[in-house]
Amino acid sequence: MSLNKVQLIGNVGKDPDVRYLDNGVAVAAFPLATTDRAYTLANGTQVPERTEWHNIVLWRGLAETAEKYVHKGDKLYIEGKIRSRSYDDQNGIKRYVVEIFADNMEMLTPRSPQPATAPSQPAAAQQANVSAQQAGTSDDLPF
Amino acid sequence: MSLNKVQLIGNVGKDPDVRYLDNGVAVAAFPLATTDRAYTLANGTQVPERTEWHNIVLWRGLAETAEKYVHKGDKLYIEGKIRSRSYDDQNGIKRYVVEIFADNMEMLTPRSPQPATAPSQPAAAQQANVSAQQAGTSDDLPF
Amino acid sequence: MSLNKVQLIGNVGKDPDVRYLDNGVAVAAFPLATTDRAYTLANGTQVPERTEWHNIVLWRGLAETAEKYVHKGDKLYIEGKIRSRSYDDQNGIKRYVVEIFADNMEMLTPRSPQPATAPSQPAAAQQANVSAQQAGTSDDLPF
Amino acid sequence: MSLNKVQLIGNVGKDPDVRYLDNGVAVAAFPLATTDRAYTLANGTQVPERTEWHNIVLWRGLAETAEKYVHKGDKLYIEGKIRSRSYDDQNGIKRYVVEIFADNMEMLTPRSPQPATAPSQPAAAQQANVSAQQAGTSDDLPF
DNA sequence: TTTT
DNA sequence: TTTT
Repeated sequence: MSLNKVQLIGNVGKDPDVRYLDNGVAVAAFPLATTDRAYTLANGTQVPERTEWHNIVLWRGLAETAEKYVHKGDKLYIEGKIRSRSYDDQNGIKRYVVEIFADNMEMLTPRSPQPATAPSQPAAAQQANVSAQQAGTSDDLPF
Repeated sequence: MSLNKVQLIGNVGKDPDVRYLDNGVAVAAFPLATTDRAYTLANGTQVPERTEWHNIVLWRGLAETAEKYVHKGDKLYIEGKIRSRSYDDQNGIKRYVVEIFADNMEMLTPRSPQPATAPSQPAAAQQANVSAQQAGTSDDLPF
Repeated sequence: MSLNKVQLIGNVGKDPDVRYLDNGVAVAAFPLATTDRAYTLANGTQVPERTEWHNIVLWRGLAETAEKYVHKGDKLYIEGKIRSRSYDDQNGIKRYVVEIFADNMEMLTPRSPQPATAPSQPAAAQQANVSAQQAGTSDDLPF
Repeated sequence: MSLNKVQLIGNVGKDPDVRYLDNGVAVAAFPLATTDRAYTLANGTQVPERTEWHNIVLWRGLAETAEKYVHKGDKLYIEGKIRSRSYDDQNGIKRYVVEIFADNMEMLTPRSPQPATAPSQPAAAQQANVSAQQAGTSDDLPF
């Protein structure tokens, strides 16, 4: 009898920070920005554009996907739930943080071929490499 | 190119706190609880039930509706956006709060006739009072 | 790179129709009504209340839950996807039907004690029966 | 006490068909495709990729925006409600159609500078044109 | 065919 | 601080 659902489309603020728990479970975290457009109220007041930063947290397979394919600047669709957490900061002050635990992610930035690591390769070979890379990863791609 | 949407179904923790700005705009605030059920992980770990509290903020007509019809314990559907805000607490420490600015609300607790204020009234008169009250308010009910 | 999501809160039009496939998989179907309130356009036009009927389809565990707990008149939250399907009717005319394949369901009608099957039982015994019944089923309740 | 909400991210199948009612209200319609990825069931059954086509309908400002900026192949976020409608086809057979009445749209395909109309212009002038064009339209852009 |  |  309860629903806690968040849906975001926004841009990744930093490359994901991924770590692995002792049991091998992956956890990824990164900020995502959503921006409200500027608009004008009925009384003429100008409300400026405003950016909200969300703390995205992903687990397991989604975290591994983020590690491989999500980069700063990418546009993402994120679906998940709101979760707040408290901790004591370095001064012993209790701090609260609100995070979005994602259970679905769609990558909205078309993936483009990445530059090959060896920049001296001829263009044709680079292209071939990229294709092989894409073919090789397509099997374990969850989306 | 952006989406910031939250949808909650939960229970109201306290009667709404409503105030009116100098320009007459109403603002209502109240906590809403969503509860994840307990479950058992594949490895046998028991994850207990967990309640998340959301700071709901409503403006204008929705705030006035909340003032009239929303009460502690009610079940609500809330749709809105995540918005964070910082302020300095009484010790000058910067604090962050995350709020849900609602732009849609549906009341999921069936409204039942309320007890008349004068408990010594005969039952028939109470019933009549209640009907009048409902008829009288139905016109400005936005949902 | 795709999203197909539907969220409904509405009332069940008929008791679920549940059948079991040869492989034992349960499938439940029932209509769900959502109703838009009447409203008045800026130019004064009255737009009357309007009810939309949705064909809900559930599979496996959700279907079994529906079989046990969902009844005509109940209020439900349904989350799922839109899926269209064509078939030839009895006159050989191709017909299309749009269904909502649900992957999440929340029951918004508080479950009340059901009348005991033997109506001649004294009230106290009925109450006891009901409690036992609730305790007995709570273990396999997926929500 | 009702919710009828659809959210789609998909690709536009055809340029929008836009018409204007006698009262000047714009209505736009176009198909949008969402695609479920192929996957394998626990029992090994392969479920192939599947595309669902949605009939999107937009009104007023959104329709005018679609007329200007939405093209075949674009990726869109669409939010709206499900609405079914019946009509008699040319053979007098009653047909049903399900449409998505959109009340929010976000364009997910980055708008790129369009080719200048005079292809013989030097590149620098073309670039200047494009900038002017973007500056000129930014004021009436609702997103 | 539901509900308010 | 809610509810099941």
